[in-house]
Amino acid sequence: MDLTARVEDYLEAILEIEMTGEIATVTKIAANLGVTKATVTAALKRLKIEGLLEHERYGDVALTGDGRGTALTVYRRHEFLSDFFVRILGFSRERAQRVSCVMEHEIDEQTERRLAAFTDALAHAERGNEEWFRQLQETLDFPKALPVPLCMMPDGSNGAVARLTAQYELRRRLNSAGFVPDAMVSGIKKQEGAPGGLFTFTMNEIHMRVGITEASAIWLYQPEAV
Amino acid sequence: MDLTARVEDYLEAILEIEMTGEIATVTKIAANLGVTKATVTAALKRLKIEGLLEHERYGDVALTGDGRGTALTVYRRHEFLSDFFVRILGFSRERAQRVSCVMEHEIDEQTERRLAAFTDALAHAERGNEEWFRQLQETLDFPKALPVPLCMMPDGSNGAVARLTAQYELRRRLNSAGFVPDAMVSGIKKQEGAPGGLFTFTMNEIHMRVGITEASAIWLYQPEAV
DNA sequence: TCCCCCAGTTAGATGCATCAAACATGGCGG
DNA sequence: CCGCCATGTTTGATGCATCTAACTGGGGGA
Repeated sequence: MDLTARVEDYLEAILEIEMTGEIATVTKIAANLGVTKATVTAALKRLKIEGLLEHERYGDVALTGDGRGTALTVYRRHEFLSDFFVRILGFSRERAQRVSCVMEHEIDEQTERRLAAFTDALAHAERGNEEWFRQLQETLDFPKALPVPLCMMPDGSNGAVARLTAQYELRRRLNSAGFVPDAMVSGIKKQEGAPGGLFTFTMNEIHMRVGITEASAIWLYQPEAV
Repeated sequence: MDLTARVEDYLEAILEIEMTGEIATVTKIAANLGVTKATVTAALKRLKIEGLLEHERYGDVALTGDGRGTALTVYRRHEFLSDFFVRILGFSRERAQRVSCVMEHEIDEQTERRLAAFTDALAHAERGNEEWFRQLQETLDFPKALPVPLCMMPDGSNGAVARLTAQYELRRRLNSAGFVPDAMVSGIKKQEGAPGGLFTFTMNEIHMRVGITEASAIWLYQPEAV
């Protein structure tokens, strides 16, 4: 089972056609995926070799058991991801579609289960916290600016801590050093002296110096341009 | 600005090398991306034509302003997505890496901002709800089974409602019809009669009949095999 | 009945991304 | 000052996915 992403897309498209009760044809598949009929014919040849569908020259297309199983898995992941992106993260339908289309081929069963557990937990939390969820949705309508890693801030600049892309020890260390959301960092300067450089700045009136590891995990919002 | 995903990967890899304070070379890029040096040379040619980097035969590689800007955007999305998947959704590092690598090329600025707003909101909610978050993490360690859409359940089978992949009117309609998590559905049967078929079953001792639209939005857990 | 048109196929080509293998450069050690 | 070898490049090939253009098959309307 080592199919290309594209092959999985064809399976999924065929399953979706079959689910409407119709019989899959080259033309429908082509329309579904936005490619020419010639391309579909070529793809069907590959799929047939893999034993995922039945197809004779000028004949109909039908998934085999194997093909149907694989198609369902891909379809399930697609639907689920798309639902997650739209309902939980507030993506546009179109974007959710695009993202799901590529992600559906990259997640495994374990990952899908985790995602399911997460949404279920959120749905559960929603009951009794409607107010918080309403606020969350509002937040999603006025999204934040985009941060830059400390190591890429211009010399002498200031910023507010946006987030830390770090885990475990490093995260704890940075947190207890005062790198929490909205903390102000000022007078950032890069010096030579270590591989990747040393970054000096002031936070909470304390002069600090960190290496590239820390400086690339600390993301700052640049001050508003006035 | 209509780069292939792969081209963006090369930019990102070069930026990561530059961030360590080193100068990007063909060998380092190749190692970073797991391809041969020949492949890198070919890619650099394309990138140079696009004006994203400077590179003379046998010379060093250096991003241009444009290239650096694009690279930072891709890098930021990658780091952020990866962090989101690991910290919020509990993915393995490896998986998060894989997923971020494909997703980073598909999200736009608006989407990235929403994601940022969501994590910030969650982080905010975490203070004062440590217990709930601890439970969430626990849930993620024992993930659920995987559901199947009602329209694909075997004839005569039973199941428990897992989730609805629907929004707005349809979602509300299904909810008020009793399709909420854990509701039991039994004696599912497919009949001809409409495009896509009609699906009959019993829920809460009431006999129901739905079309393909509803039946593909209702996902059921199949009963445990004993 | 027959032939027209639509559905499907084939042929031939392109572009991207990749590889292995052969070749070119040039800086450093001796 | 010269040659070695790591670094980088070229060449020629493969595989996937795609296209256009030309071709083929076959069922339904005139």
